[in-house]
Amino acid sequence: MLTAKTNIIENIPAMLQNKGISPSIQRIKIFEVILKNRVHSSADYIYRELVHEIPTLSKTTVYNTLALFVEKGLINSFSVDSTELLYEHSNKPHAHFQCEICKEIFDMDFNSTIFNMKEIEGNMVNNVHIIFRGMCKNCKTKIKNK
Amino acid sequence: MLTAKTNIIENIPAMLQNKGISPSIQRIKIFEVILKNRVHSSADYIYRELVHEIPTLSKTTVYNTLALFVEKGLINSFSVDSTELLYEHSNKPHAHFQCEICKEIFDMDFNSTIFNMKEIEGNMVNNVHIIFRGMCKNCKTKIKNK
DNA sequence: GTATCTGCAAAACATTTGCAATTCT
DNA sequence: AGAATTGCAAATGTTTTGCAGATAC
Repeated sequence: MLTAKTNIIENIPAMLQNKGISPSIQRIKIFEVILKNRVHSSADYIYRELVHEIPTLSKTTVYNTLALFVEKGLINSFSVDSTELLYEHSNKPHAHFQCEICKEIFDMDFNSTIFNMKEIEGNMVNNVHIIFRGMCKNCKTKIKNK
Repeated sequence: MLTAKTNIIENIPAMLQNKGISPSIQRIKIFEVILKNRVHSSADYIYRELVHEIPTLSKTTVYNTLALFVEKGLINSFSVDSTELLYEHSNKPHAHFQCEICKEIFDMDFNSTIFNMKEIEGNMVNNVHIIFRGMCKNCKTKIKNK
């Protein structure tokens, strides 16, 4: 029996084709990495994850593919105070927490009517990104136990 | 009679000292640029604004100063899907709108209880950043009139 | 005169671009 | 063969780093 997750991953070619993207090996694998790592998939991270499996993979392809995915609306790109763009599957509205100590970025299961806003001050809203920053519970515990 | 704005700008040395930053000419001028341009002050923008007035100014100093300001909590840095970090005076909670067409970033006069959150899923929140993305009213008008 | 601050030059790092090689149909 | 895709190498742009010179107290 298939779990929900493997099920999704086995359907990657179909998911790509649904968005008008022809499913090459590289594209399938890149999207798989993004699906497995809901947050903080950087181009470099994806490259490092895959280069062993696909030794000929180039970063250019990773960048090209990510740009294509964003253009087709398959994934979103965002950045949190950094030089590095991050990518994630554009499924649900975004809420992220970034720890100012360990720099880690966590997905927050957070709902708000803000995500439903379609207009603000006369501007048309396509998507909303909420970023919380502070100290994560892990770092809080570490500091307490010092 | 002083307006509120000139009043603030004349107090820059005091504002810096309040945060434990000694007010050199470069630091005063850099902060002045940030105060005048509430949004989208990039390191490069600040440099270009000041290099005529302070011909010896170097980008290193701009970067050093911005890092110092952020460290002391005088300003916040943020980035919106771009390589370039942006800086603004950390006065009020943030809400930005970025147009996907013209790439411009606008300050939104937007209030939400989310800005008051001090905790989320056990993590300590220091600040909250909300980014709306879509099509700004200017671009909407341009497209309509085509 | 010592600590702080500034700035040049070079390095580092993410991303983009031009173009050639490869793959798919 | 022709079109799409991949990938190397070089360029670009932002930010960081090492260190020397200037400035301030």
